[in-house]
Amino acid sequence: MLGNRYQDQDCALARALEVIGERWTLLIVRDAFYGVRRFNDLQAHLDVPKAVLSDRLSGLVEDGVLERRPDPEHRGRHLYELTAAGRDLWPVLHALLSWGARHGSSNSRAFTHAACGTPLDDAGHCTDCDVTPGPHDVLSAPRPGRGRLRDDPVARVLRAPRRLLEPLETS
Amino acid sequence: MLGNRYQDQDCALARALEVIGERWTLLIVRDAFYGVRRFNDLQAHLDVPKAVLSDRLSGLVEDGVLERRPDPEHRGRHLYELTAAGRDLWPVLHALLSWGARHGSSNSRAFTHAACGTPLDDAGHCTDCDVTPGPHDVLSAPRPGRGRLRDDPVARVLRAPRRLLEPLETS
DNA sequence: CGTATGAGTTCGATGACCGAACCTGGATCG
DNA sequence: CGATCCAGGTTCGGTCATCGAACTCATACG
Repeated sequence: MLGNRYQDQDCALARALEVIGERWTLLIVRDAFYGVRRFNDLQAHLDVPKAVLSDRLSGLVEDGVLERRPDPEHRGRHLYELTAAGRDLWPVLHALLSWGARHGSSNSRAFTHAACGTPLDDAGHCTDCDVTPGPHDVLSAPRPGRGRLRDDPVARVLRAPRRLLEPLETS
Repeated sequence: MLGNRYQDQDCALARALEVIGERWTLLIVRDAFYGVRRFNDLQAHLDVPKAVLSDRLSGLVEDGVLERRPDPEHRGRHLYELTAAGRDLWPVLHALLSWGARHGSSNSRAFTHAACGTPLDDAGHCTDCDVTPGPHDVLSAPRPGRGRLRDDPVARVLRAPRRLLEPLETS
C-alpha cells in the first residue's frame, strides 16, 4: 500500500499507519524482532521483491524505526537494527499476533517471559510476575503442531527457541 | 495494499495482515469503534473513494470483523457494526494509537477508563483499578491542544467525549 | 411530479507492486 | 592476475490496486 498518506486524518493512528501500514513493512519489523539484520536474509525469508524491500528499508530508516549501519565484518554491507522507537512497536506486534492466532489458524510461535517461563497473555503481560516484559525479556519458540514450514536459512535458525532481538546469524 | 496475500508466511501476523493490512482498513475499524455505522458517514469522515470503501467493507464482513445488517429505520440501507472478533481488535488499535501518539505528533484523542476516569497506559491498562477494560468501558475524548480539525458531520459529533462502541448519529 | 439523498457500481488514468534482468564492488579461487 | 561468486542493491516492462468523477437506482421529501 503506497499512497501511504492519510493527510487529512488528524489522528495518531493515521500517523502510525503512514510509517508501518504499507505492504510488507510489519513483516520486516517482525523479522527485525526475531534478530534478522541483513538484506539478503530478509529477502530470503519474506520472498519480497528486492526493489520493494529496498524501498521499505529506506522508509523505515527515514522514519526512525530501523537504523542502518555498516557491517563490521563485511565492508560495503549493512546491518539493519531496530531503534528505540522500533522496539516500542513490540506491543503492536504482539497484539496483532495474538489476534491473528485467536481468529485465524492458530499456529505460529509462542511467547514466554524469559525470567520465569510463563506464557504471555494477550496484552503481553506475564501474569505470574505481574510485569509486562519488554522484547529483550521475551522468549520466542515455534509451536510444535504443524508441518509444511518454510525452508530458508532464517526459518531454519528460527526452529530453535530464541530471545527476541538477539542477532540472528545464518552464515 | 491489495495483493493482500502473504501465502507463504506461516505466521499469525501474516494472517492478521491479510484481514486488516490493506489501505484504509484499520481507519474503518477505528471509526467503527467510535460508533460510525453508515456507509456515507464513513465516506465523509475518511475521504476514501466509494469504490474502495465498498470493497473494504465487503472484505471486513467476509472476514468476520464487521456485521452488515439492514437499517431498521431506512429500507435499503445498511448498518455496519463490529463483531466479537472485531471488538477483539481494540488492543491492536490502542497499541497503534499509543505508538503514533508517542512517536509522531502527539495529539489525537485520549482514552480513559469509564468507571474511574483514569487515563489508560500504553498497554490499555487502568493502573488505578488494575484492570484492562474492554472497549465498552473506555471513554474517548478529544485532546484540547490543537486546531485545524476536520469538519464533517462525524467529526462534529466526535468533538464531545463519548464511550467507544456507542452508536453515532449524524442525522 | 421533480428533486435530493444514501448506497453503491462503472470507468479511464495514475501509480504501486511484481519478477526478472542487470549492475557494482569486495572476497575467493585457480 | 583474471575469472567467478555473492550481497546488496537498481532498472525495467507488465499487471493490478487505487484514485476521482460520473453514473445508477431506490427511497424520501415537498
